[in-house]
Amino acid sequence: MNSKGETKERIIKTAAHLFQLQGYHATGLNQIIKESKAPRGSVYYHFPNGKEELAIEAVKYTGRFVEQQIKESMAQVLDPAEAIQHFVEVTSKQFNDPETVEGIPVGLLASETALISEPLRQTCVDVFKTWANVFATKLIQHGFDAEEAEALGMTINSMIEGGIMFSLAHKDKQPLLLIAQQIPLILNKKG
Amino acid sequence: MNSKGETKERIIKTAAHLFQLQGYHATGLNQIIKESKAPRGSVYYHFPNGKEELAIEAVKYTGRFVEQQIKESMAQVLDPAEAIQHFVEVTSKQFNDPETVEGIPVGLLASETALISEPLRQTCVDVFKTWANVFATKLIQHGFDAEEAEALGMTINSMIEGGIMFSLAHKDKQPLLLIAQQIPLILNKKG
DNA sequence: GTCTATATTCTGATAGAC
DNA sequence: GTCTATCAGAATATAGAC
Repeated sequence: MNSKGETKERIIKTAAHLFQLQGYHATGLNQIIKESKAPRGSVYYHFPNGKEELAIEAVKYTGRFVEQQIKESMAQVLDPAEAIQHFVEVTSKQFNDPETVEGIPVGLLASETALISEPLRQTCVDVFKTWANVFATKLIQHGFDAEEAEALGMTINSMIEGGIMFSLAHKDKQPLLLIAQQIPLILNKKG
Repeated sequence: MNSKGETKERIIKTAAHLFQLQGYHATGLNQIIKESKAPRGSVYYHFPNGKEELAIEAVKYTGRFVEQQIKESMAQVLDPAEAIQHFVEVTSKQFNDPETVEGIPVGLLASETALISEPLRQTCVDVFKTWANVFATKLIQHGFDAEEAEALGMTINSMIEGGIMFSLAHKDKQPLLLIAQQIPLILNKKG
């Protein structure tokens, strides 16, 4: 029916959504099939290696989506600390309506699968690195030296992932926002 | 055979270890039974509500264990920033040998189960609050006002959980240690 | 309290028609 | 590319003897 990759993309988007919300192991292929309205056969046609391959594609998809969101925030706001805050605010809005979650980072999935799938683990690490680099680039443009910027990029990433975890656990976006407010403090050296 | 709660405690310790390492859904009761060498019937005798109840007890156990570790670090080192660093170093040592993991915090389990079990979610939130309070108490003793200390306690918690997630994903304790090095920066206002 | 056998449901995955 | 029927195994949970 779909000569292009329409079905494939719908499967990936649905999987990405569910993996971020529920995690890897809690999300069954049955649920992905049901919610994406894709036939069972199509899933294994597009992803011959099954759930693992689908998860890798889902992580890459989320990686690109969030990378774009970070870049937009970095471009829209001059000050690095304020730009990061802006990104966190955009992300936190998704907690209002879990139905629409599309770009909550991938820490949960990364933690779950680090010990059981090396290719999936590596994909998550690559995605984290991409995001951290976007933060670091912004910092370097504003006078931080490269080494410091790299460490801070990773720290910012980690704080945001930690904040997301807290907000998931509390079912409230406030913890993430509160934590994000502390980010300017770690950028006070230069700036 | 064990008239006291020896078997029960062994089940809880094994479950806590496995849940922290692999997460909630990836850890089956069969594995807990096998590794704890407890009979299947004993698990359901001690935890009539099954896996969920066992997980709640495991989270509480980890909560007490880590609370004690945090308190020890806070007592041993005068400066708050250095005391927190000390705790992180103790925690990070567990990444050297996953066999011995006993007190890596519970962010993974909290994220996985927040949407499927309200009592388990609440238990995780309570544990987080306990840890944050220990940090906050230390900060208050060193001149921070209560409101600020509370926000910082949560932020520190979140940075550590985020760092643990990163270290799990990287299979390396370095990310956690690197992130912990940034903690003094957010305490620079007073102190 | 301990232990085993079993029930039930769900999982990821496959086969083969269309 | 799409779709359905079905598999083998694992999951949680239960029953009932000891």
